Amino acid sequence: MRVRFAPSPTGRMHLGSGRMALYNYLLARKTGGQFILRVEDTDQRRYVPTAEQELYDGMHWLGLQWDEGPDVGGPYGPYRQSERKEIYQQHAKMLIDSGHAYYCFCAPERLERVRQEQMKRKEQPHYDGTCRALDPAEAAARVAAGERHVVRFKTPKEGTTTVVDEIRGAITVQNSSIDDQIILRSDGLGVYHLAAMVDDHLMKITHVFRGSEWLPSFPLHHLIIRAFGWEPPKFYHLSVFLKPSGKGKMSKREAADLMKDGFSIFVKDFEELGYLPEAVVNWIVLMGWSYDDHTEFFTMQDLIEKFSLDRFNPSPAAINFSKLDHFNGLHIRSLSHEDLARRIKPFFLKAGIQADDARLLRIVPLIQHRIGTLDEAVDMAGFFFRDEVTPPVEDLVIQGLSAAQSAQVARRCLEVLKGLPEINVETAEEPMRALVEALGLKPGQVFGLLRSAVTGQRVSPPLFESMAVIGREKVLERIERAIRLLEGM
RNA sequence: GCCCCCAUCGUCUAGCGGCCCAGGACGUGGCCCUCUCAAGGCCAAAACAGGGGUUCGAGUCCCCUUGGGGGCACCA
Repeated sequence: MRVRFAPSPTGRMHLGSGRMALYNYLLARKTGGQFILRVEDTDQRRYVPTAEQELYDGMHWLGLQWDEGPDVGGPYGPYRQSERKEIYQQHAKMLIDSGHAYYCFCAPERLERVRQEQMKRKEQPHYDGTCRALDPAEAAARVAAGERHVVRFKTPKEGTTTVVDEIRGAITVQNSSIDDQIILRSDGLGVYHLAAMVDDHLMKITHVFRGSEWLPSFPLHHLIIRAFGWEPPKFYHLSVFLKPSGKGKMSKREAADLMKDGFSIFVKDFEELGYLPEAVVNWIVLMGWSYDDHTEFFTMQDLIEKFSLDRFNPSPAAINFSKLDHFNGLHIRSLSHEDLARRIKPFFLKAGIQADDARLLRIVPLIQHRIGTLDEAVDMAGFFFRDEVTPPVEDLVIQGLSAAQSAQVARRCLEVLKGLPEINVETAEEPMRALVEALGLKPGQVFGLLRSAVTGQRVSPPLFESMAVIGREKVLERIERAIRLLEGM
């Protein structure tokens, strides 16, 4: 089994591309086949220089390795369409010689005019067939004389064509509705209709995954393949992703708004937003594919084992970011402490916090169940690495008590803690709870004060576990400071 | 305008004629746990777009309507 992911480097790599690449990858790995990366860069005007690198980065980040491609080579190269110009020209010539295609000398301006008139008459715009009737020998002579030309595919004008999409079943269209499309441009480069069909055949592709936007031209592609006398690969047209509301595709403006909320539709953005590639993979694989009626958590290994071709859903899927958050939490919690420590470290560094590995490893168990994205680790646990913390004074005042009274409570706590040779859950929790009771207060009141004093935050990992990591000296120091703050009120 | 595709809870989906007064998940609400916040556990509300057929029987098959998506380039 040979599959291919064939993006055109015309912009940023979005989630839909990621899913497409993922399905190809899974199928190849599951069956022991090859996964080919082919760059469809035949349109030089739309080419974006940075796009190809972003593509590589995005796929690497998702964990998708390809077996053949522009950068790694392979037996069926070149894998960049701009380097296969001669191949398309040869194949266009083959179709002309067999009577399946013809030279066309029509000026684009005239064609545009014809299109306008057809639309005015409420017809489907199509080529009017001027050059289709040309004598082949005469046309060849004009080409030889250097006249500017393109090559068009000659579609049958009668009858019907039936193609099979493996997800949807048979689709039959009237041949009269299939236009004589240009398959070779005047600059000699093949257009998609020719180039992709030729490459898929030459590269021995057995299963094609592509977007459902290709469905309307699917019959044309079938005709082209048959004109060469080839057996077509199996086609799977994947539905598009809709915006979260479910109404329409994501626009540029909406994509920008998304970024403000900590989301994106571009694969490369998810890393710095604090998402795990495992979570993104788990999330997108389930948009249009399912395993059964209840299993949703998958690692890449699971997917390689369980991926199948008969469980695609043909309807468009709206992107659901809260589900991504859910999967991210699930995968964060399934990571080993070492692994999680390694992954959150860059976020501390980016926040200007030099997080040492030993301490990082100690705090990971305290935050693993409390963060939804990796960047949240900094907010949750940054205080562990700071020399001192400055809680807002009002956070130190116990609800229902005055500042002075709160300071008194803090003093009593300090006394108890000072009497301990070490502060951790085993040594401190019991005496502190006893103190709380003796004071006639609730645990939440006293522990809240201490939490603010020691961590500088209202929300933190559990108090005594946190104190243990911070260390006795620093804990006492921070409580003393809190008392001074309260007394200064 | 014409052509093609799609249609189950708000969202992702299971369902391939009787197992379905429709199952799972996210989200939402409630309860439990609890030093904060989470995580976890339990419970709840929430859908077969509408109308015709076919059939003993339809969410499942067919047709129409409606809604949504895509396409109609010397772009992919």
